Amino acid sequence: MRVSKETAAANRARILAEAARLFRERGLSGVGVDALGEAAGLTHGSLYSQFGSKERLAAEAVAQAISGSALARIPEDSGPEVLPGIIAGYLSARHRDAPGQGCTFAALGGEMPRQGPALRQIFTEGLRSRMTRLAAMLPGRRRAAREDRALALLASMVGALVLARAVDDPVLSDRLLEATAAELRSRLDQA
Amino acid sequence: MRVSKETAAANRARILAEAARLFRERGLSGVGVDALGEAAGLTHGSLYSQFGSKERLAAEAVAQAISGSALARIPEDSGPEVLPGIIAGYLSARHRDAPGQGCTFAALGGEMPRQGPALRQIFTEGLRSRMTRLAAMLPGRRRAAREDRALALLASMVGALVLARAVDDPVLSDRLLEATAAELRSRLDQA
DNA sequence: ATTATCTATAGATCTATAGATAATGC
DNA sequence: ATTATCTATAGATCTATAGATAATGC
Repeated sequence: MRVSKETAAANRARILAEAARLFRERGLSGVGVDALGEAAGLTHGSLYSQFGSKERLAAEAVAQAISGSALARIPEDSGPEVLPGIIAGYLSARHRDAPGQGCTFAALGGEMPRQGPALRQIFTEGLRSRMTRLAAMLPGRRRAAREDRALALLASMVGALVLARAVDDPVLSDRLLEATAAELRSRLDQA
Repeated sequence: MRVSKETAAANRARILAEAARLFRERGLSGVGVDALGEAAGLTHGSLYSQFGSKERLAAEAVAQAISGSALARIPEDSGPEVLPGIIAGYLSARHRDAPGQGCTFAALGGEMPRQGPALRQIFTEGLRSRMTRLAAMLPGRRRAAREDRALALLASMVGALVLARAVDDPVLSDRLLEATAAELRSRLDQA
């Protein structure tokens, strides 16, 4: 049965929102079209009329996950004073325990080498855009050097989050977050 | 048809070696028992008589992958002089391009939150053992502080490798490795 | 007339098991 | 007699598509 344009658009938005969450929680290969449809209150058939394939749906959902997460919502003209807060928020137990709302690079980075070109490009451009944003907040005259430090910062944060989620021992998990945060804070103080 | 004890043991070893490589290359959920059997030159049925389940096979294969990789093969009594070489090797294009022989933490960390207790424990203890080994090479009087720096070092290396493999742009990928290596070298120099 | 959604199903693939086979090892 | 391996198959699950349905929107 057909629905109104408005309802169809709302369904599409709901599918994407649920997919952005589910993919981050269970991985791209860990969520089937059935689960995606059900989460949006539809049958899987309707996903195909909206998106054509699981891969195209995933590309849009990942784009939305990247642009909607906390790192992307930092105001463009922020200065270095926001960096300690960014690091603390990223390396928090709250972020570790809510992958469905959190960083896409940490949640899906491990699966990216085996994804199609569209998805990998979205991931890559998302990461580049975060690098640029963070580089603008770092001190230093040369842009390339600031970008390099932004990449190293991103790598530290993503690695700590991935490992903190991976390990079974909550004490070690907390320690991974705290030790990395301490290390990053001391880097900031030196600069 | 039955085979000799020696052949059966060799088959088992070959299954584990192939599994340790395939899981790192394609992920735990990306390799079926069929592919695992075929890689070892057997049918998938024989995996079940050797290991009982895919999960038990995976647990042994991951244990082998962790204990057989380069980070584990560093002599126990190494001093701080080997650290620059460890960092350079880990963050090399060669390591990035050979996930099947490389770091298990980077290759499988993202899937660990969704694995069973046996597998997660093997992963966790492997990481803890690398932490201890690296901490022994770092300067400083307090052991806890050395371990914390070892965890931050591992997080940086794992995150850089995951992202370098994930992105589509070889220039950005190289830059992730090099910028992180430079950052880690400068940390070592200060200490 | 168009189209978003549903139903039913195809075809592939995945983990696992039962039973047969055939050679080992006691 | 034991057992490592193979064959065949069960039962789930996965992506995708064809065709029907029913309401929208021209």
